[in-house]
Amino acid sequence: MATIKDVAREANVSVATVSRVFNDSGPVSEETRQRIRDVAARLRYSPHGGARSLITNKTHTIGVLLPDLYGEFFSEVIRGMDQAAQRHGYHLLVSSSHDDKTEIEAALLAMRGRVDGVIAMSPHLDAPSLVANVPATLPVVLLNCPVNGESYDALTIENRRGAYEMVRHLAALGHQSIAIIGGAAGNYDAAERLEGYRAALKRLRIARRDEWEIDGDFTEASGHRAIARVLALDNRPTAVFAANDAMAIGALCALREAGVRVPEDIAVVGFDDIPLAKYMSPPLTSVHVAIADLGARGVETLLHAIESKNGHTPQRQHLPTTLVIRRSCGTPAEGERPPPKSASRRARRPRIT
Amino acid sequence: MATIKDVAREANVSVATVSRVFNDSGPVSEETRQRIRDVAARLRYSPHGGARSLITNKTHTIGVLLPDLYGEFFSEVIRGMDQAAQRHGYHLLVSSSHDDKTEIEAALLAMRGRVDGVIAMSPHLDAPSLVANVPATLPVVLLNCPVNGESYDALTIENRRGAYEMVRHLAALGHQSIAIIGGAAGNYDAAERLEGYRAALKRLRIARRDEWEIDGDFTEASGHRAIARVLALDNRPTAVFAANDAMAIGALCALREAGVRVPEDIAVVGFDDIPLAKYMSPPLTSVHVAIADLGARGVETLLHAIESKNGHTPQRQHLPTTLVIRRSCGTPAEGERPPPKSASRRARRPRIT
DNA sequence: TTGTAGGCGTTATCAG
DNA sequence: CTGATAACGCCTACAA
Repeated sequence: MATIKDVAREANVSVATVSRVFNDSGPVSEETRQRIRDVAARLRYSPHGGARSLITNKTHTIGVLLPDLYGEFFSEVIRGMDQAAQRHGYHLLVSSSHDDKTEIEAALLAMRGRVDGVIAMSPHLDAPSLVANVPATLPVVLLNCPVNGESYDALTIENRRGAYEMVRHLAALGHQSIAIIGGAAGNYDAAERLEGYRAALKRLRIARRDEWEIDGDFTEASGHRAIARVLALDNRPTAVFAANDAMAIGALCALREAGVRVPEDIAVVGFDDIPLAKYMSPPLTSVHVAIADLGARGVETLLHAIESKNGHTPQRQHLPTTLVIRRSCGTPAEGERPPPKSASRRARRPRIT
Repeated sequence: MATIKDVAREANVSVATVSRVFNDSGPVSEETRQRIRDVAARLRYSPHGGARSLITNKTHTIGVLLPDLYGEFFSEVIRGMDQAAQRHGYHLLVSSSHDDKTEIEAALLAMRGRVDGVIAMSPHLDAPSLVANVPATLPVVLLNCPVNGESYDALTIENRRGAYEMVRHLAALGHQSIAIIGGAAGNYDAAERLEGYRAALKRLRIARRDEWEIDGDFTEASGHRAIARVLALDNRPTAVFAANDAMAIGALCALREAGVRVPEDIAVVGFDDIPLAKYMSPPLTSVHVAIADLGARGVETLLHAIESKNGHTPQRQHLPTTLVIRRSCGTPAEGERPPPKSASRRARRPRIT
């Protein structure tokens, strides 16, 4: 590959001048500028990003660490991040499918010198292990991570409140026996949603039963399996709350196979409100989460931290959730039909605490 | 951040020795090795990837250029890439949502010096524009791109054959009026699937009608809209072939709302066989594509090209598709039920032409 | 077994 | 306006 030196030699100037042309830094006579551009084009020269960032100390890249995510949640969060990054001239160095802690720490180390900041999403990632593995100067934003008063920027979804309100809605519809299909063990979101469920039951004085808390792992298949367990129960619940939409969809499928009608015989609701939810049969009632927005806002927050190196006080942002009532919960949803384009995607400003 | 010099000074050795320790290159006495490790740990030193790659001329990163992809297709292809990359100690520099040519060319340039190779997926990316923008020495793999005898590695899906066989299956079931909901205009996969559809009609001597070729854009919403058009037709088709599953799902929803039964009144089939397809109501017949495999194989191919810099002869690989018959096409699918885990995901070896 | 010195491709700081 | 030259952080002969 042609380097800046080749261009300089070929154009009879110094490398400094070539550099100035490519960075619009400092004055260059129009004549030489043109000559340099020509030579560069002829030699197919383009600046070497790595070398450049070595001296500028800016990579214009942000590292993204993700767990093994499922389906549309994954694509939405990445899409949000990428678009926000692109808007600001940044790139994404992605490393996903990290399910254990050492893996993610290794990835974190490998990013040293390649990124200007990191945005990490991991239920297993606690502040102490971050502190131990991340250069103190590297800005970090935590997504959906358990944070406890540590000094990192953190974004979380209002899982607990979302679950709480969903249960309240079901109760308002008359349901007194509500089962939950939980998310992956050890998953932060899953734990919070479960807590919200339990809190609501307690508050509303609805019976809680161990056999109504069924394990899942956020996949459709696990939702499908969970229904087998539900149907085998003596005291069958009248409503099933899946901790995400994928499991709710698996559940819908299993119930249909079993000849159980939704919502007449049993209500089913989900969490996340993925784009597909409204196309289900029946359309799925869910807790809406602005997933792409979560990613975008994560990036924005990180960039803010990067730009204001000096004294940036870490923030904790909670993205609000909203109930989206469709037919699967039994509420007659008048006028509810798949809109041509998601109108409900519009972001509300998050509460910042 | 601590540099190699800091460590060297603190440990009373030269930078060369520290380097040897961190690269297992050359002999170092056990004693000093330990001392260096200790100091490095204390100083939280980790090698600066950028600087390292400047001299080794290896970034251990591969650039990924993607168009604006939808839903599960996106997440699956990235997952496949990431896992393959990780297996080989590589990272992914992702840049997505590129819908026009200049955008993608800019992204390509920006990757200069940051990646060891590029894997690009774009209907708009033709070989000439690649040649003009990519340093000749940078290995490139094209995914689902129109290639015509150029000298790049290329991977494509057997879109035409997949569509052809789907139509043949529908015909075998007795359908003589088959509509298609096409993919995004200008999209390569979409065009190929349409061709396969037309070729099959011709071959099977089934009537083709302009009003049976309805525009879509690969989104659920467009599939939903398309059905409105279908239902308004005088001569309503008995089967609808959506060019991807998302549109098929939108179509299923619209038909249900209209009170049209699937498959009794009209058959619906899709393309891609996304994980959700089997959970639809009715379970969706589709053309299975090993999406994650496409990504993984793309990475493997690229790494192969990278490793064998000298004389690597570009290959053209076609990933085969398979018909997955479920209930939405009207075939009584005995024994078909959502398996706990996708058995059909196993990859078949692609034909290499 | 260890150290010295040159260089990877750029940008930044000075002089001219 | 332009040109030397010193960094940036690291690796790698070559020498000791």
